[in-house]
Amino acid sequence: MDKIFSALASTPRRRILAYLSATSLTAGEISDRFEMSKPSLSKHLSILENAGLIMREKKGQFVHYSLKPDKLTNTLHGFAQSVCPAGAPLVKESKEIAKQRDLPTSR
Amino acid sequence: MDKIFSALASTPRRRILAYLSATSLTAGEISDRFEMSKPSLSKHLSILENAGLIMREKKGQFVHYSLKPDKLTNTLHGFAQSVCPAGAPLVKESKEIAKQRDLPTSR
DNA sequence: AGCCTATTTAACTAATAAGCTAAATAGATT
DNA sequence: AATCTATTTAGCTTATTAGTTAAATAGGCT
Repeated sequence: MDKIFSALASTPRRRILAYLSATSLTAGEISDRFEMSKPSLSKHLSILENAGLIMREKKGQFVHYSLKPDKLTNTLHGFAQSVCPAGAPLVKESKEIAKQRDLPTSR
Repeated sequence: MDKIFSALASTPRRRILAYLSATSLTAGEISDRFEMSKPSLSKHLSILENAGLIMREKKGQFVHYSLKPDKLTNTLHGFAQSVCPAGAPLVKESKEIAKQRDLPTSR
């Protein structure tokens, strides 16, 4: 979860995802669309891959990158649901009442 | 956008949002639920507030924090839509074809 | 083999982020 | 006024991140 949101917390990486949402591209084609050096782009790509948001497929000397679309939508939608469950009323709660609930703590 | 995803790229901050999804809480009540020092928690809260995900309301000596629920769901859903538009087919695309499209570059 | 293109890894620098303790601010209480 | 509680700000340390250039790896071409 941390890996996914960290991966998304970067404008160039979100732009990469946007490019890949239209089509799959090679590392070089992606790099062509940015000012950054190729090694920097490569690092961004590996962060996205490590987060499970994209996949790589080597074909000859080229590496083709493409989106793993379900991963992204499932994660975001699932998280939004878990934090803002539809119809959950927002109620004030005192410290005492909170103690009766079994929200996890880090202790 | 960067601010929102950066704010979400942190387990303690996502946990804070989860607590606040059930109810609004004071800074101290939130702090009680973590091992961290109060200053650290305070910083997390200000990052979340700065991202527009939560709001603070001072009442006497206490500061009450609560979720801005629309902000989170709208952002995540909107982003998921933009990157994975429903029904968009994933097609291979060569460099030449890509140039005809007007995807923005950083140049 | 030798070279050219595509991509990644290594090594480094500079900026950012997370945590801490100690001190400052602000409101409530005696 | 003095003090207590709640919360944030300041200043510091350490770890992580984004970018760089230079070198390594791997595949294709002559």
